[in-house]
Amino acid sequence: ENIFDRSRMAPKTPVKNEPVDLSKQKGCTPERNPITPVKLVDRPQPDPWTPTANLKMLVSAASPDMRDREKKKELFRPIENSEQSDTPDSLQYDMVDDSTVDEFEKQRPSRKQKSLGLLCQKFLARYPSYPLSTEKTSISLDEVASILGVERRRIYDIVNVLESLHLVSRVAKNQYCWHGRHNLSQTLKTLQEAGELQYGELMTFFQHKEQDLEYKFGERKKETISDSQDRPLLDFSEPDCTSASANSRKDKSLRIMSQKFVMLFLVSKTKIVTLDIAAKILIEETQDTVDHSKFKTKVRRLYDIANVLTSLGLIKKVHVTEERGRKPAFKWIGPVEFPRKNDETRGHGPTSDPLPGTQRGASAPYQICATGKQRFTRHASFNGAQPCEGTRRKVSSEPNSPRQERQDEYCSKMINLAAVCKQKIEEDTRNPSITSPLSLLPVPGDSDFCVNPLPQAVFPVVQADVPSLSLPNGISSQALHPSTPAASKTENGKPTLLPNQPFLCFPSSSLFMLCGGLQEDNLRETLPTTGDVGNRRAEAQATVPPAACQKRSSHKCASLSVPVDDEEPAAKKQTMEQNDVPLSLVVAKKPFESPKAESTPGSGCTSAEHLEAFHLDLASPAAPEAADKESTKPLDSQEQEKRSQNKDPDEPTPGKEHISKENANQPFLPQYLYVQPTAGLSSFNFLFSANQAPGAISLAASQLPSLSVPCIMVPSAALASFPLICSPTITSPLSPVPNGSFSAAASMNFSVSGLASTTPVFIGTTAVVTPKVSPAPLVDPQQPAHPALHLSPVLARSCGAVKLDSPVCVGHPVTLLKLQQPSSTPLTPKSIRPARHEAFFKTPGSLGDPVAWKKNEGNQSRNASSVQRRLEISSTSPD
DNA sequence: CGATCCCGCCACATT
DNA sequence: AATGTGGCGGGATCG
Repeated sequence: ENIFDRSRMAPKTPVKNEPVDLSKQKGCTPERNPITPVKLVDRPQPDPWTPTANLKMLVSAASPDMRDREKKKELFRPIENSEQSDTPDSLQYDMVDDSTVDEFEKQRPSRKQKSLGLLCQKFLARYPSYPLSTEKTSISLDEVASILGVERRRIYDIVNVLESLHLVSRVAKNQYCWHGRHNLSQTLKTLQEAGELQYGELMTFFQHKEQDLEYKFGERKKETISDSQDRPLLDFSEPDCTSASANSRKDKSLRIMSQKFVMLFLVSKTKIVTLDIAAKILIEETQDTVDHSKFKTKVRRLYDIANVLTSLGLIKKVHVTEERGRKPAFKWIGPVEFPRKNDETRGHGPTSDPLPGTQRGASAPYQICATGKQRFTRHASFNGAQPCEGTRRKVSSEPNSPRQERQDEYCSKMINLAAVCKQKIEEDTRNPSITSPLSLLPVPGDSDFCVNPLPQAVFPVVQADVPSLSLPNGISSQALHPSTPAASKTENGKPTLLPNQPFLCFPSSSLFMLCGGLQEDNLRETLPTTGDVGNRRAEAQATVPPAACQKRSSHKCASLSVPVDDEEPAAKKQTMEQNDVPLSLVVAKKPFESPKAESTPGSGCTSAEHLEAFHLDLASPAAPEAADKESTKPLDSQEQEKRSQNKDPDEPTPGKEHISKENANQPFLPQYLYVQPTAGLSSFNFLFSANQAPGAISLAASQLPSLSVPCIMVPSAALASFPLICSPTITSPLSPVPNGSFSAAASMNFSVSGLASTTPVFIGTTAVVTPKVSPAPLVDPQQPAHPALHLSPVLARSCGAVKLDSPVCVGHPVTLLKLQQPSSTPLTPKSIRPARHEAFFKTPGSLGDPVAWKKNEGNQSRNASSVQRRLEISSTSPD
C-alpha cells in the first residue's frame, strides 16, 4: 500500500482523491491519486516499502494476503479494477509485485469500499437467499473473514444481525449455519407482534402521557412522565439493573438491538424510524438519561445494524424532515405483512419459527424479547436455559428472577419511549401542523410519513383481507390491525388477520378505548384516517363518512384512526359478536358524523389541544363511549351525545349520566379511550379520540391481538409496562396483583359485563378485573344497568370530566386511579373475547384481590408486576 | 461540521 | 491460558 504512496507521492491527498469511488472519479486513477490520504501518509508515506509496510504485508501474508486479494477481487474488484484499469500499471510497476499491486489496489478502497454494508452484501452474495432445505450451508467465520478480507470482528457484526433475523444460526464455535430467508417472514411477523406489544404500548403510552401531562399540565412535561411512571418503572428497573448486571449478559445486545430496531419499523405506521428515536428507545437504561455518549454509542450500533439491514433490502436510508430539521432515518422497505402461516391461532406463530439456530445457550437471544413478554414465553420456556435471557420470558413466573429484568427493561424502554414521544409530542404540539399525531416514533417526518391517518383507516378494513394492514401510516397502528382483525373477524366476514386474538392489549400505561366517537372534522382533517375507521364500526351509521373510511371492508369504520382499526374491530366484534370481546373499547357510537359532533365532543378535545397534540385525540368522549360500548355505552353516548349534540363539551356531566342514556347511544364513532395509568396504579386516563388516536390505540390493540391471546391485556402503567392480560377467567384466581394499571384497563373492558359491576369500577389501580366477562351477556346486560358501573363511573368521570371539562381530550389523566378501587371490579371484558379467552395467561393474582393491587404498588408491584403482571381476564371462562 | 461508521482495543465467555 | 465473541468508542471519512 505504501507503495503507492510513494509512487503517488502525493502526500496525502485528501479524500477526495480517493479514487475509490471510482465512479465518479474514475478519472483519477488510483495511481495518481495519492489515494490514501492521510493514512498513507502516515504509515507508508515514505516508501512503499517501509519496513512497516513490509511487515504488514508479511503479516497479512499468510492469510491476509490472500484474503486481501481475494477480497479485492471479489469485492472491489469490479470497482477497483475499473478504476485502476486506468492506470494500474503505473503503480504497480513501481512497487511491487503483484501482490503489491493488489494491495495497492486495496488501498484504494476507500472507506466506502470497506463499509459494513458492502461487506454484508458480499457476504450475502455467497449464499442463496432461499437455499434448498436439504442442504445446510455451513459458514465458517474464519473462512469468510479471510475470503472477504476482513477481520473477523466485522463478520460478527454481520452475523449477529443476520442471526437476529434468523437468517443464520450459530452452530458451534466459529461456525454458523445459513438458513436463508425462508423464515424471514415468519420472523418478521413475530417481531411485529412482539413489537406491537412492546412498543405499541409505548407509543400509546407516550401519547397519553404527553397529552396528559404536557398538554394539560404543561408543566410536568417529561419529568412527569417519568415520575409517574417511575415508580413502577423504577421498581422494575431496579431489578433489571441488578439482574441485568448480574446476569450480565450483555451479549446479544447487537442481536437484540437489531430485533428491536426491526420491531420499531414493523410497528411504525410510517415505517420510517429516525435514528435518534430508535436510539432513545433502545437505550435500555431507561430514563436516565443517558449520557450523550451512550446515545452516541447506540447510534453507532444502529448504523451497523442499519447497514446490514440495508444490505438485506429491508430498509433504506431516508431523511425525515421534522420541524427541527432533517434527521437521518430509515424506511422499511421489506415485507409488511405476514399473513400466511400460522397466523392464527397461536399467535406465536413465530415461535414456530423456531429458529434453529438457537443453539447457543444464548438462544435466548432470539427471542424477541419482546417485552411483550407473554407471547414469547414459549420460547423462553423452552430455552430454559439461560435464565438470563429468559428474561423475557415472562412467564415464569417468578417474579424475581432475572426475567423480570426484561420486563423491567421493558418498562424502562417504555419510559424512554415515552420520553421520546413526549418530546416529539411536545414538539408536535408546538407545531400542530405536524400532524403526526403520534409522531411517536416514526417521526413523521415529513413527507414520508406523515402520518396519515387515512390510509390507516383504510386498512382496517383491509386488514381482514389484506394483510396490509399495516399500513403505512400508522405508527403503531399496524400492529393493531392484526389484532383488530381478530376481533373483528366478523366484521368483514372474514377473519381478519388476526382473528384470533381475542384480546387486546393495552399498553401498560394506558388503556384505550375506542369508541365511536366522533370525529371531528378536524381530526379528520388531520387524521383522516381516524375518522374513517371509527365509523365503520359504527356502523355505519355514522358517518364515517369519511370516505376514507371506506369501510371497505366492512368493518367498521372505525372511526379511529387506523390504529384504531384494530381495536375497533375487536371491539366491534365484541360488541357485536361477542360480547365479551375484547375489544374493549371500541364502540362506535354515535352516528353523527357530523363534524359537529365531532367537534363537539371533540370539542372538548378539540378545544383542547389535544387533538392537535395528538391525534389521538381522543375525543374525550370516546372514552366513555368505550365504556359504553361495552356495557355502558350509554355513558358515553350520553356524554357524547350531549356533547356532541348539544353541549359541548363543557359540561361536565359525565358519568352519571350515562345511565340515563346509556343505551341511548347510538353508535358513535369509534373512539378510543385511553386510560392511562399513571404512575402508580392509580390513575388512568382515558383518551378518546376519534381520530388518530385510534391509531395509537390501535396499536395497542393490535399488539394484543398479535398475541392471539384471547385476553386483553392491559399494560400497566407506563411503568409497568407490562401488559396485563385479563381474561375473564382469571379472575379470581389469580393473584393479586397486577398493577393497578391493569386493572384499570381491564376494568374498562369489562365493565360491561359483568361484573359488575356496578360500580365504579374501574379500575383503578388495581384493577380489578373482573373476570368475567361475559361474553355476550355482557354487553347487553350490562349496559344498562351496570354498565354504568364501571365504566361509567370511571369513564364517565374521566371522560366526562375530561371532556367536558376540559377539552383536553385526551386523557387526561384522570386519575382515576386512586379512586379506583381496587376492587375488583370486574372487568369485563367485553373485551375479551370469547373465544379465546382464555386463558392464556392467567395471572394469578390479578384478579383476585383487589387489595392486592394496591398493595402492589408497594411491594409487589415491581415484582409481581413484572412477572405477574399480566392478568388476564377472560371473559369467558371465568365466569 | 455533522453524519457515518471503520477499526481494533479489550472485557467477557467459552474452550 | 488460549481463543472466541462482541461491547464500545476514538477518531477518520463522508457529504
